[in-house]
Amino acid sequence: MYKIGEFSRLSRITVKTLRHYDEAGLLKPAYVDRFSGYRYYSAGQLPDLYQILSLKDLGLSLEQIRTLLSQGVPPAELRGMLRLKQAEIQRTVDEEQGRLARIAARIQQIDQEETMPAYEVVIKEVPAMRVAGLRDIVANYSSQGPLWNELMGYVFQNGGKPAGPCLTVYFDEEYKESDVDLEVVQPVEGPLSSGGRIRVYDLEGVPTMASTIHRGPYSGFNDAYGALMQWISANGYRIVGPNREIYLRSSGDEGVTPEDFVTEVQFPVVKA
Amino acid sequence: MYKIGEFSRLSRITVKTLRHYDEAGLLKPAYVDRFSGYRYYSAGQLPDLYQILSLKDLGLSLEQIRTLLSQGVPPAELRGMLRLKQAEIQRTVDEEQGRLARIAARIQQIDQEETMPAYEVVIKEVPAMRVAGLRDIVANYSSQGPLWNELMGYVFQNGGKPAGPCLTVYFDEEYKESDVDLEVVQPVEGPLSSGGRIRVYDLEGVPTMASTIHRGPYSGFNDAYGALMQWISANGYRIVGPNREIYLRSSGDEGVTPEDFVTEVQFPVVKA
DNA sequence: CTTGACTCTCCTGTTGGGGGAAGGTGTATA
DNA sequence: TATACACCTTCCCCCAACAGGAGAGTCAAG
Repeated sequence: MYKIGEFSRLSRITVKTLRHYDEAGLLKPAYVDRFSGYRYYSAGQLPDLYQILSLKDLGLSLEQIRTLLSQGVPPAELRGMLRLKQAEIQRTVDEEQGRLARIAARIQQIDQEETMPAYEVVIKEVPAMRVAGLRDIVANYSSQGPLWNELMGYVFQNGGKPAGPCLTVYFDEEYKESDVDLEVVQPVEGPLSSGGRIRVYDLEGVPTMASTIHRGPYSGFNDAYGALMQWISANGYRIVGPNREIYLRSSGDEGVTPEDFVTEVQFPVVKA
Repeated sequence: MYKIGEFSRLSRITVKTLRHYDEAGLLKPAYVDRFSGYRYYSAGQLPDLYQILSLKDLGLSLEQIRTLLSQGVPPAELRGMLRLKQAEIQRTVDEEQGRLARIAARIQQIDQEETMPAYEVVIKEVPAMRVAGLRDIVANYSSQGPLWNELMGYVFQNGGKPAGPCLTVYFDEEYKESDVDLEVVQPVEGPLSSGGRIRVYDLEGVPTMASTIHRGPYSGFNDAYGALMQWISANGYRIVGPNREIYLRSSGDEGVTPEDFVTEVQFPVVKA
C-alpha cells in the first residue's frame, strides 16, 4: 500500500489529480483510513490509472471514462465514441489550420504595411429576414434616391413597419460605372404584401458572410471594397453571391454628416 | 444609438458576450443610462467590435486584445505575439494529429480483437534518480537472485536507504535466452558511495518513456512486452535505449503470491 | 394603465485540475 | 518519549469565455 505521495511518484501523476479522480469516482483508493482520511493505493491500481490516462489521452472526458469503466461498455460502443471523437478532433484541427492561415495572412499584411489594418473583416452568419425590395437598373451607384422614396412610400402606406437598417443588394458580377443592377431593400414586420414594383419576400440567409464596416462618406467605399476583396482571396474564400451594403447610420438619421456614416459591406463567400 | 439587443442582432454577437466585453473593459457601450443601467451602443462601435472579433479569431485572449487596443501596441509587437500564437497553435495541431493517430490505432485494435486491450500503454516522463546498481551478464532472466543479494547487502551495510521500488535494466538490443546483460538497480538516499562491483550514480531520466503494467507472474511477461512493442510501432515511436522492469510488488513484499506481482515495463522512446 | 418584450444585476456552472490556508498524522531521530 | 518535519486532510478560490436562469426593473405601444 502506498500513500498518495508515493503513488504519485510511481505514476508521475500529481497528488491533486489523484484526489480529483477519487472525488470524480474514477479511481478510488484501495483503502481509506477511517480516522485520518489518508488515502492508500495498491500497486494493482496502477493499471486502472493507466487505463484512465490512456483513454484521457484519446480525448475522452473524465465523465465519459467514468461511464466506460464503471459500466463495462461493449467495444462496439467504445468504437462509436472514438469515431465521434475522431470527427470532432478533425474538425478542430481543420479550424486551427484555418487560424494558422489567417495569422500568416495577418503577419504578411503587417510586414508589408507596418500598420494595423483599417478594415477588419469578420465572417458571420446572416439569417433570412422578411423584406420589401425594389430592384431596378439605374444610371450609377448614386442614383438610388428615387428608388428609396418609392420603396419607403409603399411600406409606410401599406402598414409595413421597418425592422432593422435598410440595405442595397448589388447583382452585377463585375464593377460597373453605369447601368447598375441593384435592389433597395427594407426589412419589415407586419402583414405587408407585394404590390406594383415592390416585392415582399424572405431575403435568403447566408451561412458565411464576409463583412466589414466602412466609416465615412460613400466616396471612400473603394478602400473598404478593396480591403474586403483582398481579405477574401488572402484567406482562401470565394465570392458566391451578390454583395450587400447595410446602411447602419446614414443621411436618413438626424444630425448625421457624411463623415459619420457607418456602412457595412457584405459578400457571401465559401471556403474555396 | 442601439439597445444591446439591436446591437446584438446587427453584429450577430450574443447579448451575454457584449455584456462580458463591457465588463472586461474591451468594449464599453457609447452611453449607459445612469438610472436604468441600460447599455446603448452606436453604429460607430461596430468596427471596434469587429476588431475585437478579428483578433479573437486569430486566437488571442481577451486580456491580450484589451492590452493591444488600449495601449496602441506597435505593429512589430503584434507581429511578435502572432508568431508566438502561431507556434503555439502549430504545437496543438501536431498534438491533436498525434491524438488522431492514436485513436485510429485504437479503433483498428478494437476492430481486430473486439476487446479492450489487456495492457494500457502511457507515455510518461521519468526523472533521474540516485541509485545503487550492479551490472553483470547472467545465464538467463531468472538468474538475478544472487545479484540482488549482493546489491542489497551492500546498500544496507553502508548506510544506504532504499528510496522507491527496485528495478532491472536490460541492455541487450535483441531478446536473448542466455548471457543476459542486465543491471539490478535500487534507488537510494543518503551518503552512499560506490564500492566493489556496486556503482552508486544518477540513473538518467527519460523524457518520453513508454510504460505499461503487468500483473501476475513473470512467466506472463511475453504478453506485456508484445503489447508494448506493438503499441510503440503502431503509434510511430522508436526505442532509443535499454528497457527497465520496475518491481512494484514482488516476492520481496510479504504475503504476496506470484499471481499478485505487479511490474512496470518501460522502454525509452522518441517519436520516429 | 397594462401588457409584453427587453434589460439589469447577480449567482451558478462549465473542464481538469492548481494554489494555498489551516489543521491533523506518521515516523524517524534525539 | 518528546519533538521535528515531512506529509496528509478538507475547504475554498482561481483559471477562460462565456451560457443559463432567477428576480426585479424599464421601455414602448395600445
